[in-house]
Amino acid sequence: MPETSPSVQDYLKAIYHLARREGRATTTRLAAVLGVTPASVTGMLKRLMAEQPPLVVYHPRRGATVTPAGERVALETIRRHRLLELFLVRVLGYRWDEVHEEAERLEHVVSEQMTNRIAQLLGEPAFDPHGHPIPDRKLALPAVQGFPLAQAEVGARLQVVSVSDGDAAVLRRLAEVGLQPGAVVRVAGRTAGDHLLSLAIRGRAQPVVIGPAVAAAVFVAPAPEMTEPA
Amino acid sequence: MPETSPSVQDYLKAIYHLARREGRATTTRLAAVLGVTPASVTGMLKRLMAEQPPLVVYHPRRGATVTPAGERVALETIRRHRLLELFLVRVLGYRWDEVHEEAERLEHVVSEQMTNRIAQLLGEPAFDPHGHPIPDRKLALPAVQGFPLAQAEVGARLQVVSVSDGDAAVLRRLAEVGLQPGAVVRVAGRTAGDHLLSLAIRGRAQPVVIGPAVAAAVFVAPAPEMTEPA
DNA sequence: GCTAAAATTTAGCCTGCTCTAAATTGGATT
DNA sequence: AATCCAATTTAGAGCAGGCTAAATTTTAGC
Ligand SMILES: [Mn+2]
Ligand SMILES: [Mn+2]
Ligand SMILES: [Mn+2]
Ligand SMILES: [Mn+2]
Repeated sequence: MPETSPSVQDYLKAIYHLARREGRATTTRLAAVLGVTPASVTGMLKRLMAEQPPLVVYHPRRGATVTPAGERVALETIRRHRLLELFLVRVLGYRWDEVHEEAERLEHVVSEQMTNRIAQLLGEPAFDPHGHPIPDRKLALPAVQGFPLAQAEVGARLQVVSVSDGDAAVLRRLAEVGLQPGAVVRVAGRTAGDHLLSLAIRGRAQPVVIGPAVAAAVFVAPAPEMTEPA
Repeated sequence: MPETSPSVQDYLKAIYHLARREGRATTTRLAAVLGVTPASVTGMLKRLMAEQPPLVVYHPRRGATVTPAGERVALETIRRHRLLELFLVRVLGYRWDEVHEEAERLEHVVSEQMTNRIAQLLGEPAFDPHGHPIPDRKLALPAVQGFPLAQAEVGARLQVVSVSDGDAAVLRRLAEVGLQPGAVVRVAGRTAGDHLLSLAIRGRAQPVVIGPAVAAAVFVAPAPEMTEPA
């Protein structure tokens, strides 16, 4: 197992996520996600490919994917990140829009011992505050279902599976309207020109209107059958 | 306030501690404490002196001390370190010999927000698990009294103030014999050649013999008057 | 006071990771 | 098929922080 720096861990996480969502991680997409220049990405991809064992498969000009060794590093880092986020919310009283940044730094320095103690304290949780699955000690990750709310049909009854955690302002807006993982919503309507969605959210008296940026940050699945009343 | 890297923070902590204990921080002592070569120390001292504002006062060949700006960085880092150590013990169930290493990494990445939330959760504590004072939010640090147990007179009744946290094996030995901060001991005797100390520790039936490495790691002050029985 | 040892600095180098500016290339458009 | 463009790579550089080897200065012993 090669030692990995914070930079390498962040690159591998980004390659893993992009490859999963878009098939492969291209230079430009990686540069955008990581906040570096494309030239820097090219250099790093060469180094990750040259690592022993290689951490990525890189075909110049056609992007990269992680190798099994690279995936392992990515999943270990994702596990630390998501456990830390939940820990910050549950133990230190953070709001869910504050945890991502902090976890982004801590994920590179907490030991395996600390990671497992946090997991134990939290009861070996399966999901982080945003609804993302937490790899278990063996790095097994539950399959993620769900599609963007932005693509939902009008009239559909849906349950929120997870929300993107990158934009704090979006998260605050989601908390405001009650769009947390588990929330049940019906798509009441959609406007043509500006892609606004009108939603009926269970437990809320008034319908809510959200814009496309917010709608793209919410991932949903068909709502399960009516849950029994309390 | 200049941005400071983990390296710079560790250098400033070391300079602060050495200057406090030994008057000034010399190149060789710093190199030993930080685990780098003397040449590396010289280079860093030059950079710290050139910082705007300067973080150290450095007279080539006669060592360095921190400036007010450097002391501030050192104390902020020490505050984070000691709060983290106590947090790891209290919240995550670490033993006191396990926390130093973990804190040494975490101290460079926890935000001010996280630091203050930890302090609040712990009740704004004044001492870490080893008895070292924790700078408060204004970075005020209680004066430390106490001298090494190794220098105690035979017959003296003493109270443990703090213990060095650098050597995990020494800490485990101290826990074994009950030499924690607050413990009250009487120096029962001392051997001439090998500097062993025989101690009567209040609450322990049998006297204990400790070697010089352990005796040097324990800091004591004259015991207060007899405490009333429970 | 002279000299040997110890401490310290200098010189030169290296790795990791980033950048800007200048090629290059693959694919789309006409 | 020629051309253009967007994506990508290459070339060259810089900074932080470390190292080794060689010089230099201080200190200490005599
Ligand atoms: Mn996150
Ligand atoms: Mn990160
Ligand atoms: Mn410590
Ligand atoms: Mn440190």
